[in-house]
Amino acid sequence: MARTKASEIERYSSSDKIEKILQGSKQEFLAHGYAGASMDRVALAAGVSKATIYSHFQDKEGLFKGLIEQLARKRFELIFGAQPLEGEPNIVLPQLLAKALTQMLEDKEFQAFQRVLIGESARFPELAQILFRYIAKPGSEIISQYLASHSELNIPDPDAMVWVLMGSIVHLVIAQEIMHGKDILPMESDRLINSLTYLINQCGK
Amino acid sequence: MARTKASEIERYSSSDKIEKILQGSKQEFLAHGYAGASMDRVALAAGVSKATIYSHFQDKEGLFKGLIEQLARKRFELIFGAQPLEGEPNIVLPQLLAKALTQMLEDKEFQAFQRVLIGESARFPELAQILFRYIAKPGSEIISQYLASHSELNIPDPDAMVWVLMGSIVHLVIAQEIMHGKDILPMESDRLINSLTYLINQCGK
DNA sequence: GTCTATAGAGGGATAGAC
DNA sequence: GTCTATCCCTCTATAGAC
Repeated sequence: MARTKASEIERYSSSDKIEKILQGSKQEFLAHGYAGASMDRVALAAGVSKATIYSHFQDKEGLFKGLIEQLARKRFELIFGAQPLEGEPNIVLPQLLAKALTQMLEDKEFQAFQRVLIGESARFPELAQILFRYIAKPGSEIISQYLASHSELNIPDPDAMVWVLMGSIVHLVIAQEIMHGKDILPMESDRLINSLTYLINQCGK
Repeated sequence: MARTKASEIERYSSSDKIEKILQGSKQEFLAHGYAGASMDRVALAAGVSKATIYSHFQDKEGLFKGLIEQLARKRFELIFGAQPLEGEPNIVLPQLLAKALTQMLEDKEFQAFQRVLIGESARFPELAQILFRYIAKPGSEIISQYLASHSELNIPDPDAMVWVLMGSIVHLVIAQEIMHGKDILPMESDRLINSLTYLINQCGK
């Protein structure tokens, strides 16, 4: 099957054409979504012919899945690049939240990735689930265990608290940047981080 | 202009064809997004000919905008149907959060609406902003003023706290239902509501 | 392996009859 | 106002030359 072959070739990087195609398809799919993307424009952006694309990927759907999987893998590696969670909660947690939020607010490619993943989650549920399997779940487990291991924080339900923290900052990115809500209902990230930090501190009192 | 005419006719409901077209377009656009929607299928679902659609709406884009505006107006009325926020915070706030979350978790049409709004927020930023202008902003102001007026709650930044509350429950809906994350990283709504309630209570101590 | 050229289907939009 | 029939374009995907 073409998709399988493409994945293997790409993993061992025996062809640069595959990488050019994925780069071109990234531009196209992240800008226009799945249905709005054109294979002609992918070929143009990648600098190859359409037939070359179809020799490496089964069809438009296979290319889209290949791209999303590659992008998810890259994000996964970014998470792993983070240092393990250690130290004083009063310092570590605000820093972690602020860093995660700032990075998401600045990273336009991540925002486009998130937009497409949500927008196509009816057509491709399994692709949306990749985000949870490889990024949200590992990340939330690390934070949850950190919260649970620091009993002085006195957090009754660490797993649920992670959803509060994660939800607050992810939703801010979706609302302010992805949906362009900052012009209508603005909120500074510092104020959100400060409030979350304050809430955590209040638990230990 | 056809779109203006359509809006006026629809507002004074002088034609039932318009309503049928909007109904048909709702099925189509909410299921497939803007680019994935077909005007042929809209006509089929609405039970009218394609030419009739184009006699009431300028083009595909005008129909899409008309639909989104109508849906936003309906949601706006749902918000206004809610009783004003009064009473004991320990009772009112958990009830409000639980009711809002439950309604969003059960309302598949709202989830599809939200999915399309996010998915098309690059192509139609002004449509995504409707959600904040007519739903999120009025709602958040009511809650923020309620939090601020109850000084015994001792909340340092009510506006930011609203983002925590709103973000936590909206993100849960996006993650669990819209993106189908509940199979990978489940979270019961009760636990989230309980944690949010607990956090608010801790502020007053 | 990669290209050009094209097939074949379906898209949005409209002309003209009624 | 609404329909049928159709235009023209872009789309995905492939055949065949090199």
